[in-house]
Amino acid sequence: MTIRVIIVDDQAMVRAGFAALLAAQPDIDVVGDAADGRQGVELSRRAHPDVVLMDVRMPEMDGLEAARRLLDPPPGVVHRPKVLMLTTFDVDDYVYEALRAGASGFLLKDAPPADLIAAVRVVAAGEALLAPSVTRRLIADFAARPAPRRNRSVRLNGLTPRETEVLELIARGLSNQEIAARLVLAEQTVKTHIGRVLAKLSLRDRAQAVIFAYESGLVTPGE
Amino acid sequence: MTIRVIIVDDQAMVRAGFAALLAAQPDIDVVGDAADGRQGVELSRRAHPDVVLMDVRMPEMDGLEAARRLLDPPPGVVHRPKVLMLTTFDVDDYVYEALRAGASGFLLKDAPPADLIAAVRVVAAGEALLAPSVTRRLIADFAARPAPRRNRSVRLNGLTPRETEVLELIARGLSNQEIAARLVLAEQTVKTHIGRVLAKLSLRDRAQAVIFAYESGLVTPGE
DNA sequence: CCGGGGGTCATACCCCGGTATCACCCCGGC
DNA sequence: GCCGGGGTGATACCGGGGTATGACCCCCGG
Repeated sequence: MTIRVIIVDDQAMVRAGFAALLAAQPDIDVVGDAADGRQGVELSRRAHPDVVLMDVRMPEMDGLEAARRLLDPPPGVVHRPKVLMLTTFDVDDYVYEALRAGASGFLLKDAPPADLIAAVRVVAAGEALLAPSVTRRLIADFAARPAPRRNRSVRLNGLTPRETEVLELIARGLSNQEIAARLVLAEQTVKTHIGRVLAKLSLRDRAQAVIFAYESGLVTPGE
Repeated sequence: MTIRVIIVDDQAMVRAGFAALLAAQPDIDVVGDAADGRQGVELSRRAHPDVVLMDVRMPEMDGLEAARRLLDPPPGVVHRPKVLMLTTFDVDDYVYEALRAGASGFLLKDAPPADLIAAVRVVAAGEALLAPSVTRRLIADFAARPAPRRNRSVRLNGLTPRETEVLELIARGLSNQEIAARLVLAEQTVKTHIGRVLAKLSLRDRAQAVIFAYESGLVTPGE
């Protein structure tokens, strides 16, 4: 089964070069190319490639926006290609945006041709691949990050399921009445639960409870 | 300038195989090998290699602990090699620990020999490299993460400096009295500020204010 | 010069939130 | 059977938090 690829780059030379390189592989078909993001997205919709090679900087619509549209398609569009981002030289902040958008890889154009070919195969297989410098940055960034909140703060274990539930609703900003309604309880019962939560966690009021919920990872910013 | 490498793995066959493979490269010298983590660390201290190939699972001291010791050496030890982790097959949670410890790469042993050699060179050059499946997971993990909240939520701009200051103290869990004391104000003034904050942000009470502070990135979990 | 926004504070009021105490039910384990 | 923990709830109290209104000061820009 051959890998269907399209190339999106504003430089004709680059398109021609990559196309020649990839088309020479028995397992790779270049099924089209486009000169900017908008055309790229459109082409992808028609040609339904397995992999889209996407330059970052382009006129009309840049590679990031195009990638986002391909990877988070509007309702009705079922096709969802893998996206391999390419950049000419500098490893800038685009990387993060691209990865967040769901790109499967990020390569520098000055990488050896063999790497590009290998990358296409890797990406088509559902795996991911990054340029070494990008990998380094990503790892550094990852390591710097606090540690993925395996926290579930020890103290949180002291709470009963119900109490945890109430705590979470507090952390969502609900009033006692609202919590009572949500859980089908008397307001007083909610108060009782809250009282116990505050006592167990040595908190003064619901505001501190909200803080605790965030700090412990019970709830997380941005959903 | 040749790359000095040591190999740490409990299987003699693996050590021999990798050593032969790498030693055949003109730019790579295998300057030693060890059968467990403890010996590996000791050897590294003596042989000061550029790159340490480290198996994850080993008796005595596993690769993760050994990597941590190499990458975060006790005072007095200046040498700090790059560490390239290897695992036999499964991509388990060790990956994250290894990366957090500061490893420069993570490869599967079933990777093509050429990849291993390339990886050693990449790592020696100060870059990083991961097995595609690891890369995929890392990206997925990265993308899942809230997004570095450079938000400073637009609405937050509507707040005056003083109001923002008060909001932050609320988000730290202080009471009105405490805030007044901290800012050398009358409690009533604090109330006034809070009232305006709540109004401007359409919040009901300080609990919701805390939520807003976290969601907007004004304050962040884990300091 | 004057208007207005930011910052400060007082008085007054109300109610939600938090505390205390007690009580009932259900269930699982000793 | 009894005990204890989890869950539920009522009554009662009070104090902090939030609201409303009005006032004064400072400073800056039109």
